[in-house]
Amino acid sequence: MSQGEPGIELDTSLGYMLKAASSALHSALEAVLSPLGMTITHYSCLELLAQRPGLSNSELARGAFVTRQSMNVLLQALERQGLVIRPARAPVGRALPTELTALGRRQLETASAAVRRVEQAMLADLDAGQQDQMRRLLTTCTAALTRPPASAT
Amino acid sequence: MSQGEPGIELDTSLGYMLKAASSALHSALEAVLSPLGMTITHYSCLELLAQRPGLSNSELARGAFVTRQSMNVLLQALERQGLVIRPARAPVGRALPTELTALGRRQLETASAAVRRVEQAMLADLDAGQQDQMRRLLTTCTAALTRPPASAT
DNA sequence: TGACTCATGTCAGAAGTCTGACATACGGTG
DNA sequence: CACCGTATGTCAGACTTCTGACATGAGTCA
Repeated sequence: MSQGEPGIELDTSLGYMLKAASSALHSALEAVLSPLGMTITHYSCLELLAQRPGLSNSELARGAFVTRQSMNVLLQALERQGLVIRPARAPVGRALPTELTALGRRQLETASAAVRRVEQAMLADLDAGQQDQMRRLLTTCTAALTRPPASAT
Repeated sequence: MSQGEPGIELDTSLGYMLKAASSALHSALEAVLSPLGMTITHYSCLELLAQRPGLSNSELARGAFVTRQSMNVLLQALERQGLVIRPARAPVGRALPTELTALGRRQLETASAAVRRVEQAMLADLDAGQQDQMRRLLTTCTAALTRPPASAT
């Protein structure tokens, strides 16, 4: 492999390592949530609503990193199951503020505990300082990627 | 929100921030790859083959973080398009060693340059030391998540 | 040798998410 | 006021990936 310039060194590529970590987290979450009959997006939606009651479909979608169309499908299912409620008419604009029901809150409790355990397992080998460092690094990367591509002028 | 213990503080949850960063990377990659007519998994497969020629379907799947069934679907398409080749019969066992064709290598070149630019943009605000720190942190997290759940004995 | 275990390749069906499209509601500007 | 751009909710169809299942080949061990 002493070629001129391989596209990206997989073993040291931070993009690849970020994907690897995220994938591992995804699998671990799926492993604990699927026995509860929930998907990760399903859980994310409930958790978002618990912390920020009244979020709209579009806001939930952004918070769970899916399109608003996908979130809409999910919300309709959650509504049918009685886990969330939305007003029939928008109080202002078109946004429908969503709320957790008691049943939704109860289902979230179990899931949230499981997710917390996964996160703690992930961070088991990092002290508080390292965790803080990681927060800063991830924030910086996310910001850099979100930032407009810097036109070539 | 002065409840006892909300499931997870979204703004400081490393799990959530990891997902956010990964999602931002995913979007940025999609933005540069889709004009080239490639998906991220499509690119990942080609990149893996460039660096590790002869990988089997299952090995590619693990490297691209998808199931071997998904990778199989993709490989058949790539084979039809003449980007990769696989022997008709396995030289040993069942594993079919896959190779990049000249066409595949050429397509990869363009994509790889674009991906490299995205990764550099992501890391624009981090010096070498911080990037190294980030590698260590991500590796530690991935290892902790992959590690067996530590039975409760 | 025969039985068992494990990894692999592949097919089929199901589930989740995405893109495209349309209608509605708010805000700014002529 | 009328127009336009933006944001939202929603429906429909397509795509990607997943889970489930089966058969093949290699290695281990009695």
